[in-house]
Amino acid sequence: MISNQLYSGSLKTIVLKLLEEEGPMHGYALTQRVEKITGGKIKLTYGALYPILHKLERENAVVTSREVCNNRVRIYYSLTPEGRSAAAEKIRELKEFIESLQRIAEPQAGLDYA
Amino acid sequence: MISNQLYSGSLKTIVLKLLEEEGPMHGYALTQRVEKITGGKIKLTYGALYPILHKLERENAVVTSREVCNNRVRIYYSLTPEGRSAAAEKIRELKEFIESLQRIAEPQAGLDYA
DNA sequence: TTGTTATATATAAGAGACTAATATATACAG
DNA sequence: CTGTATATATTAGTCTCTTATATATAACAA
Repeated sequence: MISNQLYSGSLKTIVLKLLEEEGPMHGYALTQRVEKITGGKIKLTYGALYPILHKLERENAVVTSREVCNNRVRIYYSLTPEGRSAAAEKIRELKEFIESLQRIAEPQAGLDYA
Repeated sequence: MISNQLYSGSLKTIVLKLLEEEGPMHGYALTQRVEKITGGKIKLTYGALYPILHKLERENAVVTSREVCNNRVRIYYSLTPEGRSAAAEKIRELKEFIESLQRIAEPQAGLDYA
């Protein structure tokens, strides 16, 4: 629904926010969660997700744990303390970003920042 | 201030919105306007801007006109009717995007989209 | 008159992130 | 026994932007 170009840069932040908000999650659940929260407007594909998760792992922002559920292996990703800091910073940035976009999208009459 | 990765995909939309909102503008003015509106949080650099403007021109979304002001040449970019349609669509998309980001950034208690 | 800042446009190499396609495998319903 | 949902993962290629660079005028200060 929303052009992927517009949201692609925010996917890493979205992943961090979900892990911070909802605790340890596995990849498939992350994609489903984004789908539900945004009503399908933002799609977190596996090709985007796994490189993000693997990079977060290399950066020590998340750790993984394998769990078997219904005979299927699930890999849960959990934030580390460093990951929690990174998430907080990214979320702060995200909120600033939203504010900036709102200023551009819905300029107030008489407020021209001149 | 905001990581460029986060906003880079929205620069084209921002350019279209400014041209739609403020009429014909030249490149330098576009960069200054973004700087002022966002308080310096989003930077529209020339390396990003000119490829965007040239692409919009190839797509017949904008036309250019050269004008001399203070002995300096300025190249003004104006939306064509096609450009106006494209701008409207991109702005609609931008608003949806903002809404989606807000849902992620500030989830309402009790509202889990399950 | 020399240096600096602001104004003004533009390109190019390279980096980085993502998309689309593909591969694999289990569970369960009809 | 076929299709759908669940579940993880990689890769080639694309696209956009960043960083660096080039050019040139105007205004102002020292």
